[in-house]
Formats: sequence, C-alpha cells, structure tokens
Amino acid sequence: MASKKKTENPKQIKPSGSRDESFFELVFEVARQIPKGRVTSYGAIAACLGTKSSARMVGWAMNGAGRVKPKVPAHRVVNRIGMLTGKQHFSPPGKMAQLLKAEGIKVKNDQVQNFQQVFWDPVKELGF
DNA sequence: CGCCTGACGAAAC
DNA sequence: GGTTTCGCCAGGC
Repeated sequence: MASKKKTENPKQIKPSGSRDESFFELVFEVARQIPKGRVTSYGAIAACLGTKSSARMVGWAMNGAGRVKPKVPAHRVVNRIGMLTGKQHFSPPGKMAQLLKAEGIKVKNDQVQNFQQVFWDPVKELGF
C-alpha cells in the first residue's frame, strides 16, 4: 500500500454540519429523508451534497443501498425524467415499481406518473 | 498503474 | 429534436 493513489477525495462535498461521512453515506442519509409517496432524482441528491455534477456517483452509491442499515429507499430515487432506470438492480426488477405504487406513486412502463407532483427536492425541502 | 464501465445530466452536434 | 459526447469520480479488471 505504499502507493496511496488518489483514492481519497479532497473535500468538495460538504454541506453544513456535515460529518466525516463518506459520499456514499451522505447519499444514503439524504435518501432516507425522502418522505413516503415522494421521489427524487440522483442529480437532486448530488446537488444537495454539492456535487451536482456527479449524479453518477449518487447512483453508484445506491449500489450499497440495501446493504446498509437502516435500508435506504433507493426505490424512491429515479433519474431526472422520472424513469426507474435502476429497477434492474432490484430483485426482482419489478420490486421498485411495486414499492412506489404501494406508497401511492403511480408508475407505468417504468416511468413515474405525475413525476413533477411527487418530485421531492432535497435542496429545497431541506432548505439547502 | 491504466483502461473501461457505470442506477446521471447537460451540452454539443 | 433526436443522438452522441463529455464531464464527474470511483471501483473493477
């Protein structure tokens, strides 16, 4: 391990009162704040953390969603168009849409209906 | 240690 | 207006 590489990241992220939590944990935390019956986008979470350009990382972080406690409602996170792009990573894939429907969100053809209505902006709701 | 991929997003073409 | 490319950063090979 002599070579340290750039595994570490400066500290671009950092909102107010943030802890030493890694980017992943920050994403999980925000995702947990999503109220039931609402959804948000990866970019919105990234923007909330200050890394709106790294929306991809948010999706990556979701790879750990479900393996952490408490479980993260990754099913409430969709891309900016309201499409369940990550449903394929669920098991079974249809579970994501099913969970959303159970919360009152209408999903059709892997797409959230009334997305604009159920859209929950962490930056706005959290007052960031 | 370098190249590719990836649950996004926005701009360029 | 649809398709393609870049940017972002991290992890896998």
